[in-house]
Amino acid sequence: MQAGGQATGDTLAVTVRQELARRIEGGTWRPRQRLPAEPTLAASLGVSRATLREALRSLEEDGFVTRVRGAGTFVTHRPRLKNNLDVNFGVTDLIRSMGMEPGTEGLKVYEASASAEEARLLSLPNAAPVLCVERTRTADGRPVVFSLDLVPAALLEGRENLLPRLGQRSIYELLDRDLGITVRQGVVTVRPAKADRSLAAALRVPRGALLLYLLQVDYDADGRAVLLSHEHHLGDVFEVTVVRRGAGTLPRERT
Amino acid sequence: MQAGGQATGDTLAVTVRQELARRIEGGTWRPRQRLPAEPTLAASLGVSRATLREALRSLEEDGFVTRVRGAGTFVTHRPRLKNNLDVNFGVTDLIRSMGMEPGTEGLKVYEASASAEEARLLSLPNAAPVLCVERTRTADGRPVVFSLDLVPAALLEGRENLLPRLGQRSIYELLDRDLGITVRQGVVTVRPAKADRSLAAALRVPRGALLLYLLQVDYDADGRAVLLSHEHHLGDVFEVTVVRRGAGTLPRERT
DNA sequence: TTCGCCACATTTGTCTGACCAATGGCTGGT
DNA sequence: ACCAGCCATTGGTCAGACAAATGTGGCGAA
Repeated sequence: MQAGGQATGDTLAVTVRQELARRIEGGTWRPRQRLPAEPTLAASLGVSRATLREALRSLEEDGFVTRVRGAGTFVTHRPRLKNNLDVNFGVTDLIRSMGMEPGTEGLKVYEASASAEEARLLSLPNAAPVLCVERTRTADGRPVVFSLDLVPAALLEGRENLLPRLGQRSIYELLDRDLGITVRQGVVTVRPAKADRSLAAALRVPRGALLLYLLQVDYDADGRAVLLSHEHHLGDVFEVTVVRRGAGTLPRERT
Repeated sequence: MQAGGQATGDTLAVTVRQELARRIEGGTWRPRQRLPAEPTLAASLGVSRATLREALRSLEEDGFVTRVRGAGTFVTHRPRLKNNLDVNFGVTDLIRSMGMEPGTEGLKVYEASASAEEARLLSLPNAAPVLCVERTRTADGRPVVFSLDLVPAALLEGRENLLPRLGQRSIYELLDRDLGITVRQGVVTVRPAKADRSLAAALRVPRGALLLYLLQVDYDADGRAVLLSHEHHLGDVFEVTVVRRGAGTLPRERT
């Protein structure tokens, strides 16, 4: 997310955060090193100390720095993460972040009724109509993920002209740009799975191959479930990593 | 983490954050509802607006609230998460958070040499000595996780008397309380796996049963790798969920 | 010399009060 | 009924000050 432009539209504190993150990741400040004192740093960035502190707080929560009262702010060692669920939204981003070229195979778009479980997860009435996007995602031409995405049909009410574009770009992009729906958070459940006949064919692996099954529900800013995805990942191609920051029993640490 | 006491040792802003989170999760403020204005809320909590804002920033980053300039701060719908890697550190917490009673079976503690891969992940020289803790974790008496934890032997230099306690309590607790090492972040890699003979025996499942394999490396505040865990989870008992907050392409959202 | 204690400068945490900018409802006119 | 513009409300930023925790250096006692 903080890749690229610290351009417009954001608050000043966010801009400062991005600048600081850039310096840390770029090696301007190295792990274990102390940052300049807050008043100094604020002045050099041309912002007030309050704004700087807001940025620092954010960085601390994401594990970039550790702050110790009376001592200073120190750069934390942060393991490099290629495919972090925290920052990579959607399969497209995931593939791209691994330095591979995302593609699509065997696209099918159709309308169907949500299963009982799906309706429950999407907070829809039973057998509610949903739009289904079924496709095999490829990385550099090789199949890596088979996904089935469900969008409540009600969301596209009167915008049926968007249907053919469903498979083209990222669904997140379509929701955002064409429907004004921004996905703010999602919950993904991870399970092991085996390739059945159709999965084996789609992913070109032997039947019974080990897969990672991700069941994911995305919510917009109002908390409405807007997207449900069944994803079957090739186990030996993708690894899923998450950072768990926190929070030992003793809040103290030494330098 | 914010379960229980907002007791001592923490900063005031953290305490305020916990109090607000408690009110949101407890239903005092419901989703889509607007919180009192910052000056009002700050006064009612007996803190300055700056401190309150620090707490709000933190809550916003964790997806509890959304703040819109000129409009107000709104409670976000937050899906219920039972076992969230973000907040549950360690298998013990994980089991407890599901409302089950954690236990241990077949504990083995021994010293060994790290494999090449393990040494690399722990940033140790090849074949460096490590302490291994091997055990089957149970929930309400039923085996659910088989774990193998590796701690660099150098960390326990001169504290060999702690060895017998390794299997007793949580390793995180032991590192924290007895060695002054607080785990600040960890990285976990998730993969599908099948039960081989020994895993099948330990977890009392048929050979070939589907498992979730979690390879996890934990780091202390200085970024030193202090713990490596191989964990095999029973696929149909545990689900792993993570929240991905973010960050649509368009930073604006409507109310 | 060595150890321990204390004063002090440094740094983050918190407070106060003020102004700026975006939002959304209200009002008045068409 | 509809629309445009005013305006109170609210979050974002700023400035300056004090409190509390930390680490260091010096001083004195053993």
